[in-house]
Amino acid sequence: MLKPTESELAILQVLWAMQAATVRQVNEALNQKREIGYTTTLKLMQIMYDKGLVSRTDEGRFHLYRAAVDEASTQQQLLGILVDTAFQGSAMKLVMQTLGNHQATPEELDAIKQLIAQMEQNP
Amino acid sequence: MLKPTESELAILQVLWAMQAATVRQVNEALNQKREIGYTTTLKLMQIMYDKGLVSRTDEGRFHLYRAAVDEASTQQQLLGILVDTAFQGSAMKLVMQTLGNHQATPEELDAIKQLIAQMEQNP
DNA sequence: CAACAACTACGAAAATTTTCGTAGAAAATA
DNA sequence: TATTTTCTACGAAAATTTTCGTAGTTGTTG
Repeated sequence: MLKPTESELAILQVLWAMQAATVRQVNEALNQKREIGYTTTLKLMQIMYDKGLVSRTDEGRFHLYRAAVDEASTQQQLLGILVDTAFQGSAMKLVMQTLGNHQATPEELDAIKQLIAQMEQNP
Repeated sequence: MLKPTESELAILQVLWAMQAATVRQVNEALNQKREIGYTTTLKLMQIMYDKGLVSRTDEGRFHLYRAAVDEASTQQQLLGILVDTAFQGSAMKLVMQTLGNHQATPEELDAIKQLIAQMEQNP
């Protein structure tokens, strides 16, 4: 599976959040963060379509796009790359760093504890 | 602080592991993974020097390079970006994903539990 | 001391990614 | 129906990153 570029990832995020969206909707979402021309977004989404990162249906006048790669596996892919390129292969170093540097609610900590308990059960 | 490119990150990793190194040493380390010309590495390290990502001392005939940005803060920076661009801002989602997808030794799990216990004490 | 090897500096080509202008078709509106 | 708006397609410019060749310097070696 091909690694999405930064802009492609930004578009995927919009699609993951919205299920399906037109180029205009995606462009508007991207413009919340930073100004970007309509045809720029269009072109990117066409490229992503060619690469198979998104699918689309022809709704008469316009195209309706959906993410063709799923969120969890893309996250996993990017995590793997980051672990390799910045954490010398140690996923646990990454986990420790993240826990140390971000605020977590008690609920989140509980969820993690539960996950760890599960992992200790299944070897 | 400027985000290092992928190649720059690869060089930083070598420097973090070796403390100090010449261009040749870095190039040899990079060549373990993938063939890359000597002057390519040299040029990259010169660019990194201009950007302030590495420092160097003149050892007469050659230069001795060191990382000028530290490993932990670079990791934190990259994690922050990944959390933003792929985990919709939720660091804990990232932690859960990672825990779920990577094998962890009992010792590592203990370390994490300890860290969580600490976090629960200090609010 | 002449040939060779090991460096640095640097320009510029190549590759990749991002950006947008223009053209043309189809629908909405005046 | 003429005009304007809204869309897609697409080429190509611009920006960024990666790659390497060439030149020049200074040691090393036969």
